[in-house]
Amino acid sequence: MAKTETAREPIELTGVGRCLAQIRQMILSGELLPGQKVHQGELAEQLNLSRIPVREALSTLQAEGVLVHKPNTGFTVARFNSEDLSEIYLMRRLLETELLRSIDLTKVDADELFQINCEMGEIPPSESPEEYQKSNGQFHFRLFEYSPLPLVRNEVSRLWYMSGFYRSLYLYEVEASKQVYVDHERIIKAVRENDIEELIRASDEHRSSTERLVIQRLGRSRPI
Amino acid sequence: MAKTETAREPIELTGVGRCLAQIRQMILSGELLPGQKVHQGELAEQLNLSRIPVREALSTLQAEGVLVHKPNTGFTVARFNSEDLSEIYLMRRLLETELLRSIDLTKVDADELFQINCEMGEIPPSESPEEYQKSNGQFHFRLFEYSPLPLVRNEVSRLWYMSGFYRSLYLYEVEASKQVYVDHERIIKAVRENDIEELIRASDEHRSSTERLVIQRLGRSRPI
DNA sequence: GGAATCCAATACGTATACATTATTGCATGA
DNA sequence: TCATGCAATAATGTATACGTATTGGATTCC
Repeated sequence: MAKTETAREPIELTGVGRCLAQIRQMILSGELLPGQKVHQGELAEQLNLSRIPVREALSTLQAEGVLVHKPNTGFTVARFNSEDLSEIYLMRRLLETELLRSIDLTKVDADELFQINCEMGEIPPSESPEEYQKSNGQFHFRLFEYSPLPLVRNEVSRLWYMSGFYRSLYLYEVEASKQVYVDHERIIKAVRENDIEELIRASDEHRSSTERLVIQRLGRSRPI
Repeated sequence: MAKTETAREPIELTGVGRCLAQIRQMILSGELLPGQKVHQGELAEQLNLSRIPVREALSTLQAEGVLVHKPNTGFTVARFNSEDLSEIYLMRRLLETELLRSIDLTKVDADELFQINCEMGEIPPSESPEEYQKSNGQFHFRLFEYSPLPLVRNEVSRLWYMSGFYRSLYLYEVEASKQVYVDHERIIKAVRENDIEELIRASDEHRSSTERLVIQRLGRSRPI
């Protein structure tokens, strides 16, 4: 196990951790498509690991709902139809609303959110989709971090990752990213004005419109 | 790998699967207490397996929130304080309400629910708590099975298991099990009368009272 | 006596190796 | 031509083995 350079952040220098991050990334980026089989041996080779840590990462991802496992046959990337996605968005609406309600808006650094949104606005979504996605996630979860409900936040995070690939589908719509930017501005404004109800409304509408886009796009694409 | 007797149900004859079920059971029964360390070697020996499938099962349970993992140190049973438990019950309320709302009550076999509740009533909770718990779970999930929202149901199921040990804490209160029986009867009645709103009210109050009991009991017990 | 240090024992993380189960391709027959 | 059966192949599931990090305790020093 090559250990390079100086002392680095002690977070996750275990093989399983790297593997987890890598596979998540591969799904996000479309390198592994829904329904596709995940070959343990290939992955192990790519990551310079044996199949043991790879399998542990795959087990984890299966428990998270990102992969599906069939004994003696292996793992495949989870495939969601529009009903599945609606369920995910339903759960997100319910849980995120609770998160938002639990936040003390006077404590929120709205300028930081503004900053993140600006940076996101600079990224061309169709050119560097994974950068864009990451920035978009940062925006929402930076806000959620102010909530004193860590378990709810974790679950929202899980739902977010679960549908990550599908969310990335609409990034190629030119209008979409502009709308996202505007939606975020409305959210920031609500935060600034301490208006919880408006914040929830804005978040709901933002989420609904992305849901619409995803499901629209899903219908137009080949059976994923 | 000893393969006994005739063809059995093809469900999960893999070692990891057995291991998963076993560890879940050990937590439910209190054989593994919250905060306690989970020794991979011991478990492997008990289950006649190597540490490989055991570790996969542990990874899965960590992803489910039942265990906590610290690199190079191992797995411990997750410990929840009353705030954590409140979060779990909050999520259950939100998600279970959606499940109930999505059910076509005219399709529900209320007699079967009645049957399950009767059987549960026969089980002495303080003598065979795991039997009682299983039956109790059956009652609720048999109802949830009528919902067309499988992902939501899965998540509710996860939350159910996550707090399984803590839920078992109140089973030793003599009055509690009687109250559970009565609550279930009210739920069945609402199903029979196709009264969704009353069903939701009854479920909410049932859940709230178990939450109260759990948290009460948590306060009285040694720091678990 | 208490704190810091060093060492051995223990347990963890992962590589290698093997047994078992799917799967693929091809040959055979209807 | 298409279906069927079988053999070779590949991939999965798990046992064994090994290097390494952590931990508990004895020893030393203050």
